[in-house]
Amino acid sequence: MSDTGLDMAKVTLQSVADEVGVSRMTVSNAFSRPDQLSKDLRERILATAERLGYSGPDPAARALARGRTGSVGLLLNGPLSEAFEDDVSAEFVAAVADELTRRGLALTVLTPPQDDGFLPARDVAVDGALVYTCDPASAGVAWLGRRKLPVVAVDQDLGTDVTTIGVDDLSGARAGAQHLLDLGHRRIGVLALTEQFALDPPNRDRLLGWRETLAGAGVEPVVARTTLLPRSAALEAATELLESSDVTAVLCFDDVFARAVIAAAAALGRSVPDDLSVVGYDDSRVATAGVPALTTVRQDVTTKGHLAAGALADLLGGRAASSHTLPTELVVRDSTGPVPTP
Amino acid sequence: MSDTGLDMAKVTLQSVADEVGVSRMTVSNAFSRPDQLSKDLRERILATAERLGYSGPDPAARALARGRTGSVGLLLNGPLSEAFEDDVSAEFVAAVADELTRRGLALTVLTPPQDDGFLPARDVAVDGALVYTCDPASAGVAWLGRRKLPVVAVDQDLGTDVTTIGVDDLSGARAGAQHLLDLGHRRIGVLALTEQFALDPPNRDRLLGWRETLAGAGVEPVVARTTLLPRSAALEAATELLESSDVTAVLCFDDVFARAVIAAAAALGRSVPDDLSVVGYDDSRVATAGVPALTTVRQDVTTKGHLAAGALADLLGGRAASSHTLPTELVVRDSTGPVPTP
DNA sequence: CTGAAAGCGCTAACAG
DNA sequence: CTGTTAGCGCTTTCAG
Repeated sequence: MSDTGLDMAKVTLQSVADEVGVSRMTVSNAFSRPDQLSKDLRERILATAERLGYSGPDPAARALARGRTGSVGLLLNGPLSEAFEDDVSAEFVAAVADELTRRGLALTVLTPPQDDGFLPARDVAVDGALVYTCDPASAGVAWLGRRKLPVVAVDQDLGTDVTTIGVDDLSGARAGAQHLLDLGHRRIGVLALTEQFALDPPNRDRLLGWRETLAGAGVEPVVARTTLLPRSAALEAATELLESSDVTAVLCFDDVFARAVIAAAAALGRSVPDDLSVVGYDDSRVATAGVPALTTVRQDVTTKGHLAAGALADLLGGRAASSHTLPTELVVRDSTGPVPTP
Repeated sequence: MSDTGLDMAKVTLQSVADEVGVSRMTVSNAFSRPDQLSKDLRERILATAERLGYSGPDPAARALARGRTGSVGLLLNGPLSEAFEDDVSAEFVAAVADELTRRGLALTVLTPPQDDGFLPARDVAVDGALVYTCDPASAGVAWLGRRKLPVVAVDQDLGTDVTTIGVDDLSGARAGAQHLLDLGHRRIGVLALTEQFALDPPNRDRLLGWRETLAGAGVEPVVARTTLLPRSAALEAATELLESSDVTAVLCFDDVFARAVIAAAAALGRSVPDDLSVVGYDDSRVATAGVPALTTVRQDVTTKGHLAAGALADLLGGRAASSHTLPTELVVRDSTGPVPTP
């Protein structure tokens, strides 16, 4: 509807240059380096471009010529549902995107390949990538390496030469476990992710932290494992844990699992924190959204996202980027209490 | 660590060709059109490429030569936090990304510009875009049009010539309102989005549907308005609504608002559904995650995402794409009941 | 099945 | 301030 006519021949920098009667380079400068030409000429060029329906330098061509695409990848492994439908991941992604935009970069989601020939981590043009919730041995990570793209790892161990943004889950987990010990609990269960995540830093470190601290008091936890999806899995695992053991407290991989434990307890006629204490992790929205409010270990996901995006942007800008380990903090609320006296 | 040596001169199709002793084109074919050369030669080429550390055709160069980047944009307006931290949006994005991957496309988030020169909708290389939760008059939408990119609108009115995937919110809202009327309610409140979203199809149609149906029974609703963020806003608005009126039921823009109304009611000593009936919208996770389970209007967000991504992929593939209006369904649970008898 | 020619649309670098 | 010279790395014809 808004075509100037039938000149559907693609409008390029050259067409505009010809029309104005200057060289292609001058038009390029008019768009990309305003200070390189007289204000007057620039306006004349811009006006002509507008009239011709030229929408600015073609991003793909510019990417090739400049060697930068202006967008960075976010490499994810599991199904996207896991990444986007989980509050914590979603908050992370939002923070990343926010910070990237601020730095003049867009975010491209590098999904795990689903069929034959298309492998995002290999085939999509990006300047660098954030590696999040990925199996470090995955094909995606390998491709990024082959492409020699700048990479920032988040909650991942990709090697000491890779800038890494992580969380001090070891301390966080220890604090949670110590809290239960302090309350007198000695029969303690933990609800972690399945063995498949044995090497995933968050799962690994939380488990390790719990175990270390409990071991210090001579306590061997009852370990139950489950998955993020389907959501019903956690409830089942929690029910099974409560039915098959006599734990008085449970340490959970995240707040969602903690809610599942509370729900399972309720279904079994046990109330939290009177009959059972439950500790979550993350201090996500669900921690305070329900009753009782969760005792949990807080991590600052938004800062994690900002730092990760910022580090990658620094790398792309040729600046140095340093790794960070963010602190955690135990937040005591209403889901934990003294060990029940029988 | 894995460099073959000091040959840091960039490895290109040409280097590989030279090394193998064939033309550049043959190497290109080895990667992009396996059936165009002998299996034997192909393997020799691939092996040499591997040895040289060649990671396949450069995506940016390929994008320019082919005229396709292999990634599509998702244009969002508000802060990303709104898009990613809301269950419904997150589910939509996950569904979109899943379907796109299946079709051999990646997803690039086109965020609203935050500063000076960088305008994702104008500057990022994509083959097409999905327009979601955007002001139709926004600069982003205009740029996509200028670039003549194929576009699919989701829950938006971008004109009849734009493929649109939407939801029959009018019917959904009517069903919710009728449900309350059937239960005998006559003093009814509605909690919608602020005037800023007056033209946003979901907000507009839900409001319209409620009004129409209530008007049919001579009921004029008490209208309260609030925003998605900060989350506390809805609670305040709900409290205000309940305190300043004597409604016996509230129709809400979404399930999150419904939960806020229930929380506000509880704080005022009113229980749901005995003293107050509440109808949500979306049938999202929070609808069934809390107590009482919400009576709500269900929409299939995942299908919406699949359809939108599929339609855009079709457009990019030169196929026709048709618009769809997805149905809604009233789901009656425990947050609504007969009008209380004083 | 393989190769040569001709760009895709733009931008660095430097010359005028 | 403006224009020239060279590509960025790949793919599309179309010949051989």
